[in-house]
Amino acid sequence: MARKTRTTNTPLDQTRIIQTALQLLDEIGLKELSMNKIANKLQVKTASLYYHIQDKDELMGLLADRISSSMEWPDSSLSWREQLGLWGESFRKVLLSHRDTVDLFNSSIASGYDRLKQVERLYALLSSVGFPDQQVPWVASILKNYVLGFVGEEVRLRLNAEQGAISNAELSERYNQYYSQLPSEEFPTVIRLASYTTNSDWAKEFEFGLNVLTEGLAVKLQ
Amino acid sequence: MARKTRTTNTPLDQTRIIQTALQLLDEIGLKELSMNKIANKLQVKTASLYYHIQDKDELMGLLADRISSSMEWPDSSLSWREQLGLWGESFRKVLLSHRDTVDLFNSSIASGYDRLKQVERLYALLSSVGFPDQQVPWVASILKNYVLGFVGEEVRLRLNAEQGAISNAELSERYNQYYSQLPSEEFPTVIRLASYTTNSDWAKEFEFGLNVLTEGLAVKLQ
DNA sequence: ACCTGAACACCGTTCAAGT
DNA sequence: ACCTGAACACCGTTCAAGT
Repeated sequence: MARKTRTTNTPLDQTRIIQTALQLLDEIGLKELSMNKIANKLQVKTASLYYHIQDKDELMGLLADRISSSMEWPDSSLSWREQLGLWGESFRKVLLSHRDTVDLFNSSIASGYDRLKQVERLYALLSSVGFPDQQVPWVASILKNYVLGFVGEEVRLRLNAEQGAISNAELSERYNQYYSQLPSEEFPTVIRLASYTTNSDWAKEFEFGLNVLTEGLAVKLQ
Repeated sequence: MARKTRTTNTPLDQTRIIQTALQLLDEIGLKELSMNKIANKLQVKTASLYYHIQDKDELMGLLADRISSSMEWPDSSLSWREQLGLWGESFRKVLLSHRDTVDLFNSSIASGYDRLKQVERLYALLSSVGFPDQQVPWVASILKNYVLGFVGEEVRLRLNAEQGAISNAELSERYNQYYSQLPSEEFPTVIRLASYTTNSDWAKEFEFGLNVLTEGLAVKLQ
């Protein structure tokens, strides 16, 4: 048997597990990310992970926390509209910095220190702007969900676009799937707008939506 | 061996599989829903399912489609604000009618006939209201994501509430988890608003958010 | 204190074979 | 045409045992 050339093993710990898991996440995606594969990459038996971590759920939470720790925050001297705009861009950027982050954020419930810190900052911002206490969590939730939802869809559609178009051609196939011979008059608007659903300027669309929210919030603030 | 009392097996087909899967979903939740368990409930071997269905992903898509088929649509004679309000309530109601629907909708990409039909109707509504073609898919996406995000959080928090409170007591534990001795001054706003993050009137909060969106959209329509 | 061997109870999917 | 037996390549998790 060949002796394994193993450069003196650094001892395992949470940080190293998280690091490796994050790297692997970007290589293979969330669906393929398994405890076995993480252990393998660390040149360690799977069971070893469980000495440093409770279970996969906890690890996912730590991953999400680690990712959200790199959020950048807008200068509080700016206007609240500008701050919200920059916050949104920053959050979106963080979510796009790794693969499948939206699913990761949605799956892990327990928020660690870093995610709580994000909440704290957003709450503080909204509170200082003048939203009544009861509405602050509501508004924060709206904003967070907007970004998560948007980026989730952005990533999905970008992937589809790479794999070669969901547009008109495939669209007409899709409803024949269920009802053998559907009149195309069933989906006039979808068909008419098909060209707009595919490629687009994501940054611009993101800004549009965030602006809708901001305008709506401004009304509430009056 | 006891003879199994099996009331003359109805032949398997997609509809029956979907029906059973949906039932099982409500009993055990999406995470526990497996091909094996579905087959079991149908008194059939797991492999049999694959004669009627391509894979689990397809089944999840069919499930989501089936669920969204029970959407009710507002009368088109109403004002657009009223229509959007009713649409939102209807969508939320549909999502709350089964367990883990938000995860289900987020996981299944391919939309079948019924989900496409929902898109068509929403597009048509927005288009008739006066949104320019390019913005119609954007606005539809914002609205859809709002409802999905809201209900997702609603379900998560309701579950936490049942299992006994995430409030102040446990909160202070949570950041000690990462930094051994955190001054509670790190999260003043979160702590101050803790009572508002827990229990609340969900319907009212939902309406609030939808109203923010509507107001923002009204600005865009001018 | 830290890691492993071995086992447990599962997954989703395929495919030749039976009826 | 419809279903199954048997196998494949995986999962996450536990726990007594080794060092």
